[in-house]
Amino acid sequence: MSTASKPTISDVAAHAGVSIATVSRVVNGGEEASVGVALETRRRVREAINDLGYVPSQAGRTLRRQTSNLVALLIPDITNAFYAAIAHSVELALRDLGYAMTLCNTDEDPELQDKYLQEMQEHQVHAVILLGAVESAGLEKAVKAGVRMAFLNRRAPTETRMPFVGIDNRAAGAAVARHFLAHRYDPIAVIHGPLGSSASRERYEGFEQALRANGVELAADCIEHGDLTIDSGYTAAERMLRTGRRPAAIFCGNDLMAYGAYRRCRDLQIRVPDDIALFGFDDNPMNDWLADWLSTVRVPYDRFGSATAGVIGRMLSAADEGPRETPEEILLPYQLVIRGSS
Amino acid sequence: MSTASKPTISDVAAHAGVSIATVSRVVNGGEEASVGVALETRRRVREAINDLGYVPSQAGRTLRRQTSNLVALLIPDITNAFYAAIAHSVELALRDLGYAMTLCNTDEDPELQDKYLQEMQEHQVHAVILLGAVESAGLEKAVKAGVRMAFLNRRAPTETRMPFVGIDNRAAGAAVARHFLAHRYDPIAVIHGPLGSSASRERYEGFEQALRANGVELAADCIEHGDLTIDSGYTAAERMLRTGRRPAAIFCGNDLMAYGAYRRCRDLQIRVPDDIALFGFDDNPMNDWLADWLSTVRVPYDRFGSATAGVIGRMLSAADEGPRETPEEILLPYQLVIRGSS
DNA sequence: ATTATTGATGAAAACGTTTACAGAAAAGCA
DNA sequence: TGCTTTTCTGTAAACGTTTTCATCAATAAT
Repeated sequence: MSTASKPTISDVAAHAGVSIATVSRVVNGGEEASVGVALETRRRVREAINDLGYVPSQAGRTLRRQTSNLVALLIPDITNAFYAAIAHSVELALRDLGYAMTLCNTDEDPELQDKYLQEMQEHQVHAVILLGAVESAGLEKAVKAGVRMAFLNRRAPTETRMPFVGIDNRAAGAAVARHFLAHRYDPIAVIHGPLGSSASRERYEGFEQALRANGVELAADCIEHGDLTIDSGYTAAERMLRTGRRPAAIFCGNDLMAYGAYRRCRDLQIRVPDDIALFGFDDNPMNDWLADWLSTVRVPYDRFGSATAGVIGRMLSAADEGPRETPEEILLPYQLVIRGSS
Repeated sequence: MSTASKPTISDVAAHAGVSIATVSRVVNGGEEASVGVALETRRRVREAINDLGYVPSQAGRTLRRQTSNLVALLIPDITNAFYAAIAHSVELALRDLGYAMTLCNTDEDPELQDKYLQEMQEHQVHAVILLGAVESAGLEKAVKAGVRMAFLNRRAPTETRMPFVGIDNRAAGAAVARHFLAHRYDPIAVIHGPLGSSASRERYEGFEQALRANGVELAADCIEHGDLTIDSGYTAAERMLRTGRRPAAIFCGNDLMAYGAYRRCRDLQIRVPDDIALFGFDDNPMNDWLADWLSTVRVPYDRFGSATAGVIGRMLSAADEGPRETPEEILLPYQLVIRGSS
């Protein structure tokens, strides 16, 4: 049984008594669109396709078309629900555009990012979307090779003229600072992310500058940093709380680090948010259910998809109209979410 | 600048003064393996590849080889950290085997699952891994078409002779029941997942039967069900807690539904775990940080990767040795994690 | 010195599509 | 009727690989 190997377009053509060109036209013509193939012929071809269980080969198609229907999404940490939510949103939007998404986890590792970048080039992906890109040699190479790219959440770490979708992190950081000042928290502390990442840096700078503008200076022992993981939030909080002075509020570079800090506080019998206020960033979708003590900056993860689809779509036409003077930038609205301030 | 279109293997061949066959051999031969190309030639080819920035085309390769280096992972809900963790583990293992993973979110939707199944067939993926498969027509079709598949966490909903990797859900459910009995919780309640999914069904049946074996019967108003989302856990708990009788312990079909139930309890000023014990399933990686009140069954998500790599690898050789009488089954160890019972 | 044996290389044939071009039939028009 | 226009279909040429087979040189064996 089933000695027959995969049927190809020629098998279908033979079975339907037409040429392969006609089959191709039927397959590629929209559902009922009149692509210029007679109704009766189309019916016959459709029948043959069904009879044989024909599945067109993307390899053949890609080879001929010189571009695939794949779009790559590089993501730093798939287990971070915030990133996962963005990935989900992007997948939906791409699907509407007729693309299939392949998702690659870079673990914030430049080497791995480069490996994936190369691999996706090999697959002639239609575009590479970098959610939280990290600086790497391969980035420049890909730009030179003409790979379409888009940067989400974090700006391109190097000069690329590629579009960006995200929020105004600097302004958001400043907004958090103003919130802290309004509540007269003192002392104020911060656990920031890696300053090499534009998002983390801008958040921190916006926060710090807004404080300074209001005459508040961050004490040296009130500045810690982590690498955006829960663990690093825990250890950063550990270092910070080891000293005598206990901060009244900590601004964490993302929600995950705030989770870690939270855990450390509980271990020390410090109540959140009564004894200490924690502020995160991203608004992980979990928060409403599990972290009603965490105030945070809500980044509208479900709006990344359509925004990204937009820039990807525009990159096609952009090629004709010559290079833009400045890369496209879509800034999504953010929002302060204040929780637990009963 | 950069008028040159992508260099192909022939460009490299010309540049290095060899034939394309030789280039292919160099590209495919391992790093230092002696594939039968002279050292000096190899050096020249490598140089040419570098000079030109040559990137081999997977389309060409796939077309010729009749199989790609892609493995598809179908996942029901990427924002569920437990599934995400498994996906991560699988990606790592596949990478070691030299495959690239493409991740597709099925949203538990049979239609979408079928769409992806078809699409992945078009890409001639090396295998399709179904994490939490749902019953659908396309599944049978894919089996007939000779697609290699593996089922993770949930058993194949229909007869496919394809391998399974997961835990003994029935035994785990029974273990939870015994735990409840030991604590003399009364009354005992359950919020189970969709009984169409083998995992949910087996968990529930194991639980229920173990209770019955010990002379405990679940009351009708102590049985609710959800669809494994947080929301459904919330509403299920709402229905259950509306009645006068408050259960002493609820066994939830997965951690997410337990989160929802938790939220409902808090809304009603019911303390967890003091007033009511919640038991989940999966042990979402978040739990240690954010849910120290949740006891659960730990499924070793980080062991799915290598186990899956194993079955995938074995499917290659399996073809030769004729069909197995019974599909391979790998049962991973599970573990009861008891939290908050200070 | 001749013959086997080994090792490196090249020529050429697939693999399954899409699409430009051309030809044929049908339809419109005078 | 003859002419032009439209609509449909087929032929054939890429697209970039891998791999079999043959060739040829160099080395080993007699």
